[in-house]
Amino acid sequence: MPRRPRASRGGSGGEEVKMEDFVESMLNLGGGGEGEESEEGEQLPAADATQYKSKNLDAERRRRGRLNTNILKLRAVVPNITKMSKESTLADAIGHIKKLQNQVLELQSQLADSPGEAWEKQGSASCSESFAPNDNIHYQGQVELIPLGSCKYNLKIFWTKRAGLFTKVLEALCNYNVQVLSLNTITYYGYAESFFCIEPASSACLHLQVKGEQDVVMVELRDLLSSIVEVPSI
Amino acid sequence: MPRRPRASRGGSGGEEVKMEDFVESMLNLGGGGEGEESEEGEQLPAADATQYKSKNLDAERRRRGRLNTNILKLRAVVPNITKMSKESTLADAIGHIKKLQNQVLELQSQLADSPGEAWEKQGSASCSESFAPNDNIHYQGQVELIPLGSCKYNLKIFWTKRAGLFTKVLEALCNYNVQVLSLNTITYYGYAESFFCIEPASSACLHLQVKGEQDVVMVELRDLLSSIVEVPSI
DNA sequence: CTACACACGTGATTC
DNA sequence: TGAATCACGTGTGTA
Repeated sequence: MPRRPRASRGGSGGEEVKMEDFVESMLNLGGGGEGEESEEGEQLPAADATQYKSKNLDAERRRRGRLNTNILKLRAVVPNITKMSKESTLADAIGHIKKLQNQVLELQSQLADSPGEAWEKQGSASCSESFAPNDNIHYQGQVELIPLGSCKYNLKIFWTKRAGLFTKVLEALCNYNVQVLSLNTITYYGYAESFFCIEPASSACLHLQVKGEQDVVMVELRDLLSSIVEVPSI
Repeated sequence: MPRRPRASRGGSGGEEVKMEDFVESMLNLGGGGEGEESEEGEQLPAADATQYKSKNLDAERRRRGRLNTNILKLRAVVPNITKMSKESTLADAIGHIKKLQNQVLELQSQLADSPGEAWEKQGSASCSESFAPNDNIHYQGQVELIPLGSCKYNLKIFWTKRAGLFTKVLEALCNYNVQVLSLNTITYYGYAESFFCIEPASSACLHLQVKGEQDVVMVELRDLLSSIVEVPSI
């Protein structure tokens, strides 16, 4: 059975007979059959001999279909398509992604330029200030989250160094779609203290109509970080 | 990891017999020939049939190489790669493009929403422009990667601070499955210097039989980081 | 007619 | 094992 093409390409068509043609041509040169339309089938019962399906024939067909669908969808989201070809589609997508990233960076720098100096002062200030431990310090995993005005937070984490722990913190931040604006870390024997200046990503802000919702998300993030860095009780 | 050697003339060997196997299998199932080693060749004289190179063999090879290169480059510019596969690479690229476009729209609306602040942005933008003295910018993005014995590396990055840049570095490290053992960062006006001590994850080591492969991966990571932190021309 | 781009089926490899 | 991915060589259509 000629598997119907996934999404019949506009214009090409006739993909479903290619397979038979291919097999037929191979059979022609193999069995010595020269009648190219005479598939009466001394060896073509059209039931099992012609359709020896390799184990992953339809799987491969589906895989190709998915790939082509994805290329098609990729071509749909990229505005400037120079040539109607897979290779140039990918190239255009790469260029478009780079352009978009530069645009985002430029817009972010334009938008967060004056707060940039703010967090810079904040960061250095909190750094020097936290160097002086005040009175009662519990030297277990500690997380502090301090709002910094508009949409930024100061995140301070004190932990005992363990393998993979910092990675888990980074993954948690990545999962919550927060941008790390700055990070100062001091590591010394067995302990580490990190000062993040973080900002929830704009994509996350899209989902939150109410600004107050942002806070509960950050509280949730803080609790998650606390559970990550807290000393396991064995 | 699965970097196939491009011109596998001597390594694999057995590329040139695939054709015969393929034809043979077709003949077997087609002509009913069951002797799989009977290439007596009523039309396969085995002298030119084995070396019958299709006219567009190397052209197709080059095309596939370009396509794979483009997919690789696409995978390089997309931060969140879920699976190391072509299909998911394309899917992630699509998602990333959509996210970037939404982000651009959001940032543009934010920028256009507050005209009063836009004035400030404009002023501070020019301020930051003069803030960065571009007379002797030799202090652009620099990445050093120093092996530390067994399986650790010292990674030193010097950069000019830009919004979201540190996040991209973290994402790159995350994508390469390296553990961050320690991180010390110094930030000062407009510049930052970070000292990572990183270690490739064990899961990545499993895929690499040869230890020498690890180095090329790290060199690749270093180049990626260089391209991330380097000052964009223009 | 040459060159290029595609789809196809298959073997190999990986998990 | 079996499912999934990939590279490969080839036939075919189009510019």
